[in-house]
Amino acid sequence: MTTRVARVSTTPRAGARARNRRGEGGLLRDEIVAAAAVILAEAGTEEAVTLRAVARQAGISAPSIYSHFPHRQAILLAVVKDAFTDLARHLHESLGDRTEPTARLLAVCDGYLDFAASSPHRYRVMFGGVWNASAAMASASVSPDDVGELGQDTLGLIAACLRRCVEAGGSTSTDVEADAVALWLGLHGLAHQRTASAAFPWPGDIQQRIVVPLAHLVHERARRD
Amino acid sequence: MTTRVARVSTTPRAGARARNRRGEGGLLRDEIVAAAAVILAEAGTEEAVTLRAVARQAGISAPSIYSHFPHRQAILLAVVKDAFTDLARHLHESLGDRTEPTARLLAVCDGYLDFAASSPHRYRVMFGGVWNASAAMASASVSPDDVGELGQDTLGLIAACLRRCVEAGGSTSTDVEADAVALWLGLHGLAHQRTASAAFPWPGDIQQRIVVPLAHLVHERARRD
DNA sequence: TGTACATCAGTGAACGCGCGTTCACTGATGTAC
DNA sequence: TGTACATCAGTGAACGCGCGTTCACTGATGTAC
Repeated sequence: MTTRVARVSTTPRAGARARNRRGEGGLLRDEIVAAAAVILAEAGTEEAVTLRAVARQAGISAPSIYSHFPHRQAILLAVVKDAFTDLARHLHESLGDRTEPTARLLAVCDGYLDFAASSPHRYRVMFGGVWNASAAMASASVSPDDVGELGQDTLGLIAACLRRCVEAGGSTSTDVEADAVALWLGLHGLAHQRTASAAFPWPGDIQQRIVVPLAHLVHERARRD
Repeated sequence: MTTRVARVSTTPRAGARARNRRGEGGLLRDEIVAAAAVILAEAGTEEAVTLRAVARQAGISAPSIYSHFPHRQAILLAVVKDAFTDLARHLHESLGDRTEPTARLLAVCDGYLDFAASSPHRYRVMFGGVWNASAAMASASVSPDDVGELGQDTLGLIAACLRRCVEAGGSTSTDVEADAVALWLGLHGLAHQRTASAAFPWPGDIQQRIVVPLAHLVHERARRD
């Protein structure tokens, strides 16, 4: 008996996809990344995102991918980049039209944990070292540096929210930049570990127990507008 | 051109290993786990720990592994279990003969981060969801539950240290169990993310910035005996 | 003390598989004249 | 307006590879008599 998955047809599903029009070949790129994201979400491991599996999911032949990505790793890197963009957007949406500084900070933290919980496999890959592993290889489409920058966006947003708290007297932090890093790491620890062991009996207030001290919030029972 | 690694001889290195004596076949089990740990440390990814690679590293033939492990995943699970045991030992050693409660807590935190930094790849795999992925499969040698329990040991040690701090007035925590979880998650966030981006400009005092608030320590500049 | 034999610790060859990648190609579509 | 042609968006078949796993085996070693 083998652990391998049962053989699946290697050809695209019949009629799954109509060829793009001339000049619109680039559209396939997005479909490839989307297909990779689907596989990642369903299978849950980076290994499952093989070039051939992506092609099957996208309804194209495997070699077609090479028009858009130089190698397999580049697809994963693109997925991660997309994910960071999604995260930034999600965090901004989480803010809504809130204006009260502490409520804004808490909303961003909520949004962060929410993002990780709603697509746990993707979250793991974002911080799984993909861009480290492929740091040596030059990728035409997405460079590892791009990803690093995108992570900075999130950190910057947390720092900005924290700064407003300090200015409004909602936080006693004396070094916003450094405390933002600490807060982010706390959020990351919770988000990451929760994706691994959902069954663990997490204290019900674990989120506040991490956010409030790390952000040096003054009012533990902050208003949420 | 292929990304595959250059072909390596599939047979063990000549004379690399003498057969165990009768009745001592079990010794090979430990050698297999040790070989897997070496590959993990050197290659840095879980995928690199293939059954055949482990056999090569251990100087044995691939089928020999089946006398000791029912399948590939079981080897990885054994590596993770070993790693948790190592972690627990390392933390106890970090305590040394310290008696001052705050110093003990800080020493355990130091030890934790130290452990992760000294074998980053192994640390990643410990919390990488191996035992989730294989939760469904029954393994004769190591069950996923065993691993979960081992993680509890570490958490328990942190909680015990924190409790002594509270009793001695070194911490203002009012819920030691929950705050121990929060502290551990903070440590995990830092440890995990540091293994991924060593290049990131971490604030120099990031460790204290996480530990002190999460443990609700009273004296930020605690004595270290 | 000698010897037949069971047991144990492995080995070597083979299997079918899915993988990443290359190559020569095809057929639709827009464009120049 | 019609047609030859270049370009583009892909395809299909093939490659060599390392993988996990199975199977029948081998040779050393301890044990019973």
